[in-house]
Amino acid sequence: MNIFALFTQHVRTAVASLASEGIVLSEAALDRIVVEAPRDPTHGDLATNAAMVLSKEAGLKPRDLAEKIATRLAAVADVARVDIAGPGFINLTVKASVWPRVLKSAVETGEAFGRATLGKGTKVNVEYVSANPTGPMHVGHCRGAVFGDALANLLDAAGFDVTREYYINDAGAQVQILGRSAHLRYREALGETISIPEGLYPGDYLKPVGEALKARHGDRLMHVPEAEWLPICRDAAIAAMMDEIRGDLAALNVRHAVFFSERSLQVPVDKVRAAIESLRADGQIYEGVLERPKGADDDEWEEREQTLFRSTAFGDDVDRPLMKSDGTYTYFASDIAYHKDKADRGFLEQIDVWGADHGGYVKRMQAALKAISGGRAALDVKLVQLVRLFRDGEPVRMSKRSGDFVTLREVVDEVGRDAVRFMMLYRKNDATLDFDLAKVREQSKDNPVFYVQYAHARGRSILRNAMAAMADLDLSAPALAAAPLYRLDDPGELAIVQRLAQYPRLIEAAAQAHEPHRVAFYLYELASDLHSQWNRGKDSPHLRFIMENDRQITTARLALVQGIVTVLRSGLAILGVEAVEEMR
RNA sequence: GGUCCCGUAGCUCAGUUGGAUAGAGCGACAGCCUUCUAAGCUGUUGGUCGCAGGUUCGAGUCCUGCCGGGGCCGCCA
Repeated sequence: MNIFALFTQHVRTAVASLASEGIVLSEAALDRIVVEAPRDPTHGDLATNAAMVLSKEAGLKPRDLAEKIATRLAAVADVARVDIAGPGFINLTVKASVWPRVLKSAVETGEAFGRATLGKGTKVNVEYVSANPTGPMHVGHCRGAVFGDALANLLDAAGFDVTREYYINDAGAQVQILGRSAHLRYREALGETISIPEGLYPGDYLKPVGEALKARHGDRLMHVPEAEWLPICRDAAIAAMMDEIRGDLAALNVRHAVFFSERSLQVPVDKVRAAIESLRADGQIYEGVLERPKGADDDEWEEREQTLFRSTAFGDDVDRPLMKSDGTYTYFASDIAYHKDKADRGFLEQIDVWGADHGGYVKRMQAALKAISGGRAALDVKLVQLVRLFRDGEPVRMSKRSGDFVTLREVVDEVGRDAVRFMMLYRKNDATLDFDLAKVREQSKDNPVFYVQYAHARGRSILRNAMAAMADLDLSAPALAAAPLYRLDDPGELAIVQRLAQYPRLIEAAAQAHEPHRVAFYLYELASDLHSQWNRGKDSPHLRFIMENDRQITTARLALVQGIVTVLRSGLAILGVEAVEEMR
């Protein structure tokens, strides 16, 4: 039960009936009507801006129009009271009987309580991580991985048909270098003493690849030309690196449904060429010369004619090259073909999660998708900002010397998956994040991960203790749903029910905005509600959840606890954080 | 030079996508354990929402221009 959806419908019905009085209403204006919980509780339970957004078209003063709407809303069964306030807000106080119904539905529905139909089954593709398969993942990849995964969970909860995708950059010069580096390790495995020249990957993680190549091919790859050994070494290295990456992701509980190979865009069929030709046919491709960029005016620059995409026609700042001077495609060209492929697979809503250093790439990619899909498909790019690692307030040094970086696995091993995930999501994606390895392991209220998990554990503990204290209690969902919930009349209890009532709406709003952090903040507040109410029971024993002399109130309060536990569990599932039974 | 992100309490950050008197946590100060996990809770303190205009019933939120911090800027991915 989504109380906001319910009352939005009531308001729309009330407003629609005004048309019979000759009052002008447009669908566009109706869509701007929102029903929300006012910040100030003295303004009632729900407030709507209906009169204010409709007044101009209707040709009435907001407060006069509010009067007309209010009269009709007052007749709605669930409404106890209607007030008009400020510039034309309509404040609704709902009947006390509404809140028990909300809690009842939360208890009955279980974790599906927050699920929304907002997405209407629309196909959405979320592409995230997409780290180059040239080495293990480092902490920098971590935030994008967690963010993308949680966003996908969120969209799924909001009723979208979500596909999680990873784009493997296995076609560029990087993987050629990887192949050469692997060949060097292969020679090393054969007993040669090697030195790794500048420009190749020096990391030890390629040693096992060299060993594997030796085991498989003996010394044969020593005696064939590079054109023969390079693809073999390259593919073996990519496969090994992708295994490694999949393992790293699994440690974070991140799983993609599709791993899409960049090379598959060129072999066996050249889809990149097809994409370019498609754009050319639309007149979006030309041969031209780019202006020298103002900032980077070093001596390196030379004017050259190249194949350009007219991205300026779609909102980009300059046109973008598609071919390198050696005749191969730029990364951008591949990316156009890739996003076209996604559109061809039916993904008209695409979301890419990138690191902030790719910010300059957003406009051209959006321009390209718009052009290549004839405006049918849209791309939202979520940029995740930098993560700065700290330990006890001191920055953790990350040397630029190759091989000396903090890997994702090290961080997960040290602080745990749940802490990493929650902290990465406890911030807007476009704000930089300070991550303190010591702090996230603290078991105190200063640590939001702990605080929220503790709330869940505490709720579960209350339910267990209730069973122990009153052995014949029935804590099944139907039994709790049937409890006399109207007896939850303490302000603290009502506040919790109202918080729970906001959850379905929160999921919709967060999904619409592509902002999973809102879920994390909501859970923190809900956790705080539970901790508060629990402590009120210390000062005021009649507010304790378990009242052995009153079975009725006890079941009602346990239903409330169950509602909290359910929503915490549901929200944590979206964040990909475990809802623990007890803290240890 | 262009472009993107950020600027809110001493610190770290939210702000329901334009709503009413801007909120949390930390810090500081004062309290709460014979009791369902004190691993917690309550109260007090704290603001020129970077600056200046504009849009309108109404701006922390949208637009323009500045200031400050960061990212990126043809043949890297």
